[in-house]
Amino acid sequence: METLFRFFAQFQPLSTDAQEAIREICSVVHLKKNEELQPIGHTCRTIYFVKKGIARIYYYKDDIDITESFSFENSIIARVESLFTTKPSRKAIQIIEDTELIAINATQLFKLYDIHPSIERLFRKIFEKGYVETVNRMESLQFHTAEERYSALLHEAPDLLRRVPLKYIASYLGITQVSLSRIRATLK
Amino acid sequence: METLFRFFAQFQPLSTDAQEAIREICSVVHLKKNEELQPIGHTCRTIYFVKKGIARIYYYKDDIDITESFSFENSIIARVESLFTTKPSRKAIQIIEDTELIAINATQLFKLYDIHPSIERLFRKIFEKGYVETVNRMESLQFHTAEERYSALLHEAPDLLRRVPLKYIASYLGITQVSLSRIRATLK
DNA sequence: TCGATTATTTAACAAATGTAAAAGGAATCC
DNA sequence: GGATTCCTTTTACATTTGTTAAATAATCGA
Repeated sequence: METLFRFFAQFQPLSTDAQEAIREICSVVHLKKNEELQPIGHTCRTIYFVKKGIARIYYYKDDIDITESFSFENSIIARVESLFTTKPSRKAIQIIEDTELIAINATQLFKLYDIHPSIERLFRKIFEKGYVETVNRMESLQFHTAEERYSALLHEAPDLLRRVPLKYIASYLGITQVSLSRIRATLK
Repeated sequence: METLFRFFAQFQPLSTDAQEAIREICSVVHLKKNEELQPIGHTCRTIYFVKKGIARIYYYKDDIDITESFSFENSIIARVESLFTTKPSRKAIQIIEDTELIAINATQLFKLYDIHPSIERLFRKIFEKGYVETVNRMESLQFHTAEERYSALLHEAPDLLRRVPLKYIASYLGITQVSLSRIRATLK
């Protein structure tokens, strides 16, 4: 749990009271490779912190599995389009490596916002950062070539390439696996 | 200015005090078609509310003009990747139709967060909504075909098609203008 | 209103990516 | 350790999209 609070401290200092309040709505979850953390059709009411391992958000488009995002150690994972709208999500969360997560009950968390403004501020900043990352990712999808996107990934997140099967990475980059293989072949 | 507070009220009720505090850091801006609201290389420290007209955020990739997003009446426009990181933006804001904007000084706004938690909450919710919209847009760019993206736009925002030149819409959809013309021809 | 400029479409060809199927490798499970 | 399954690459061909240039169409300013 200390990892979580070290992560929080990067964004916003918290009083002991506030920390204690958060601790009470958290639980530790262990999951193994390929297990499903949250299913499709379920409304997201939990924010997860990945302490160890990797998870991904994915959905189906015409029966094809599309990876929307990956989350590694020391990051937050949540299906925000469901969390912030309270609508069921068309997306699921799946575990890619044996993973240890801390589950934060979002319903209770949002109630804590009224009691501890520092907690509201903390999560505001966490999601502002997520927003910025999404805007940058959108830019990359909107007008970089597939090869540029792959090269950027190789440069910015080599760990991802090592630990995540290529079949998931292809759809994350917005291309097919065959196309990704071709790009990898030309870059050798 | 009342339009702005009606817009805010959809997200979060504000006390008269809080409203007054916001009013003091706002100013009205009138701009004509093709004028530049904020230049490339400038750090975004202003959040704009579009009262009337249309603006767009754009940038250059290899000398080609790319539209990242449009903002219509009754919406917020800001280059969040700069606003939330205080880094200079590679993007600019340009006016597409004669426009009336309300400029909110973000530096002062963020100070108000300490005094009026309701204002922090208001903007938290506004940007949460923007975050969700960006996630949905990313999904559309990641795995819908260009034709699907155009059809969706035609259905969801016909006004955009009527009021915005196609050359801007093409890059917004992540394709060239020639490609957009072809798609339009096949859909006739 | 005319001429000039800007926006949009069309054409022809090149390049990138998708699809389907097969082959080769790697990992996994009794 | 061998069979099985899953992952990745390769091939061949179809389709989509990009590029460049030219032709139309629409808009704007004097």
